[in-house]
Amino acid sequence: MDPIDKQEAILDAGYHLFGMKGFYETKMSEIADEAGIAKGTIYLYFKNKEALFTAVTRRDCDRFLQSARAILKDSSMNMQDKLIVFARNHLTYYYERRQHTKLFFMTPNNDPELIEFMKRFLQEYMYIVQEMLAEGGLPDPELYAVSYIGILDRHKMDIMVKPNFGAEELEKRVKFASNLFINGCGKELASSYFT
Amino acid sequence: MDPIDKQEAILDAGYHLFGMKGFYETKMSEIADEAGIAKGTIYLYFKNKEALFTAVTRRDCDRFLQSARAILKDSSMNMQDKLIVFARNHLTYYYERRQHTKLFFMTPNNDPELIEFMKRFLQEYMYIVQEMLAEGGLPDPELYAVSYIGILDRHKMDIMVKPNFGAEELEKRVKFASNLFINGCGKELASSYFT
Amino acid sequence: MDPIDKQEAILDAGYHLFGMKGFYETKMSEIADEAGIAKGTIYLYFKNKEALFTAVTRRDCDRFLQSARAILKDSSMNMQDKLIVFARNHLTYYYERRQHTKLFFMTPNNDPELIEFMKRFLQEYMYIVQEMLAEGGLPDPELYAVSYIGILDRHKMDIMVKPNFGAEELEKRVKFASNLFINGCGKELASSYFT
Amino acid sequence: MDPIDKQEAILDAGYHLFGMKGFYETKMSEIADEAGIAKGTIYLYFKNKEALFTAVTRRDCDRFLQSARAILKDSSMNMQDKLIVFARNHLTYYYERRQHTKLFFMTPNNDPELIEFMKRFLQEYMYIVQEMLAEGGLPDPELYAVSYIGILDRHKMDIMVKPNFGAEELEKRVKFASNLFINGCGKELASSYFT
DNA sequence: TATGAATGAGGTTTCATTCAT
DNA sequence: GATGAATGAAACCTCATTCAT
Repeated sequence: MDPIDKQEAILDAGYHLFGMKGFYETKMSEIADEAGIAKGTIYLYFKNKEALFTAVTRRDCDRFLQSARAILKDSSMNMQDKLIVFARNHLTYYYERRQHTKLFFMTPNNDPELIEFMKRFLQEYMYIVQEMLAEGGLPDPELYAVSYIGILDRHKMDIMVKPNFGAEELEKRVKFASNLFINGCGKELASSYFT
Repeated sequence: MDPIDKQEAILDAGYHLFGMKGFYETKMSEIADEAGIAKGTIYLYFKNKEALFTAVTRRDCDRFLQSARAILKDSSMNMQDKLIVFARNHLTYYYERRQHTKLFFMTPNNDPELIEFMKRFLQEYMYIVQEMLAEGGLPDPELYAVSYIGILDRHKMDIMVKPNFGAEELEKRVKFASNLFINGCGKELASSYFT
Repeated sequence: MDPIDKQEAILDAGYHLFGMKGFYETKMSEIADEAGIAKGTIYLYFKNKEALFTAVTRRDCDRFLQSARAILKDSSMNMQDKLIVFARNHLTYYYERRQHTKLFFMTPNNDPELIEFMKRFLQEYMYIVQEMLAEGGLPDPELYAVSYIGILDRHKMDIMVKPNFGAEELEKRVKFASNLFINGCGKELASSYFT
Repeated sequence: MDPIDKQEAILDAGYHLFGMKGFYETKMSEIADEAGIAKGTIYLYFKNKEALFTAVTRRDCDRFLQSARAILKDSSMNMQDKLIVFARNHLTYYYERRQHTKLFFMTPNNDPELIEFMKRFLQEYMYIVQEMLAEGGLPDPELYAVSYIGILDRHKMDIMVKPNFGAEELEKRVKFASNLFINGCGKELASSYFT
């Protein structure tokens, strides 16, 4: 097997197993088995278990960032459309990974490199939204960006937790989130206030 | 020592260490040391490590829920005030626990009892917001509730990650979050759009 | 409760549990529970777990020896009858205890006092048979005694192992064992040899 | 070291230590030390302590059964000779193992696989004697077989308990046991009765 | 480069025993 | 005498990592 392919096989297996069972409950031997190689071989490609986990996470997060950047750069959309597409991308990404939730929650506890990476990733993702919003001239774009991601992330939770969360529900949430972000709930609230 | 006190001492030590280092990186012997008792004594109060973690989590979450419920029931405030007080309560809670973030992220991976509890906790917390909003007659109060919690939770992340996040910054976020939730960012966006 | 009664209650519980599950698989706390007393109380009556086991064994073995001695001393029987009654006593004793076999097999491994006691018990029991046989003027009565006990003990194994070993089967073995001991199997063998 | 050799080394060490001190008083680390390997290595060859004990027992019992079967199949001997050779084999076997008595008495209490194996072993051994006797046309060969084994087993006890039991004493017992089994003690008894 | 047998540190849990009340 | 909460030694077993082949 090509060394690149072998590395990919290990990352694939790591993604699958870490994602299903979490870092601590996944054994290196299981990853080797699933990748179809010997245990020792993993150590030719990754320094240790933490490094493998970080690599798995990095690969996944990088893809995620790229998909988000593509939206930002697309000049054919106006702000509102971008927000919708961005939301759809965000939720779809996790929707497709809903069987691998442990990758985001059950991570090694004390690996500085991973912590550093995750910090940068969150920031990077936030920058993308921030820039998108800054184009619209929003003051405090950082706080807005953080908030929008927060809304989406919480709907993501429902995807991961609710067993029969489907594609239509996802689309409903996309519309809901972007609409709330732009218009707030004040009008609905106000109208009912006075009846 | 009173048995109740001893149980509390164990929970305190567990809260501190699990919160600092996460479930897997915390040893029962460390908890015993910090609680000032013998290792075996923990097992008189908790069946095993998972049960202790669950108890620690439960105690903390229950307090959190109570504080949130108190806001809901306070009839002296209007909706907007409630949203602000709720946001302040949420962020302050995590602000005070910013040294113990691992309690929320680094949990045991496969304990069904804990998973069940966390699910119920998240739902319970969502219900509180939902009811608060339902009083205002919002349609789809669940989606609004989820979204508001999402906004707050993401700002919470900044509290946990940014080393010099202070009390004023917290208050700023409180105002920002509640305002965004009610009014959206559309007006700011619109006004700048046309300049 | 009378101290004597309490001691008996502990011995009874020990006999039951050690006999059912063996020395190592029986917990002192279980014995205390079954005896209806506190764990610590056992140590007022017995130095430690081994001593309790030894006491349980001793009590049981002493009763056994007494029943055997009674047969020896009974002058109303001839040798053959004594052998039969002795065999019946032996098998009946274990038959009644067939739920408590672990008392004889699963004993503590390295307690010198128990080892010494068991040695003496076996010898004592052997002496009784030896004397019985010596009255009949047998040469080498020790070897005969050992052999007779051996026959009975192996039939005892069947009692303990075979789930539906009943009273009639027991009586059959009694007759069989004593008859074999006196007459051997040579005649049966011989007769068939020549047919 | 060859894997087979390593497995044998573990079995040898297990045989020695289990036999000297019994199952519960033997530590896995001691077995590893004696086998000259690391603790964890044992678990590559045996699932757990019980499985190792069972394997040790099985190996020993199998050899024993083979030696007994060889006698049964030897057509050059008549019945009486076979009984003598069988007795010698039985006692010699335990004579050679007189330092390892705990293997037969101090076994794990609740391992179903071991219990099942021992049951089958006892039965198998009994069958061999039974067939041997059945060739002579004895009725009830099972009871006779059980009895003969019982006689031998009790003499075995003396081997294990008496420190200066030697080879001549063993041979004396062999002759004694086979003779008693064939002829009984009735004649000696009778003759002395009337003198 | 690839292997997988071997390692051994390390953690959870049990339970006989103690001793303050 | 009686209690039972507390102790802490001790042992099994796991699994990330190494290294001879």
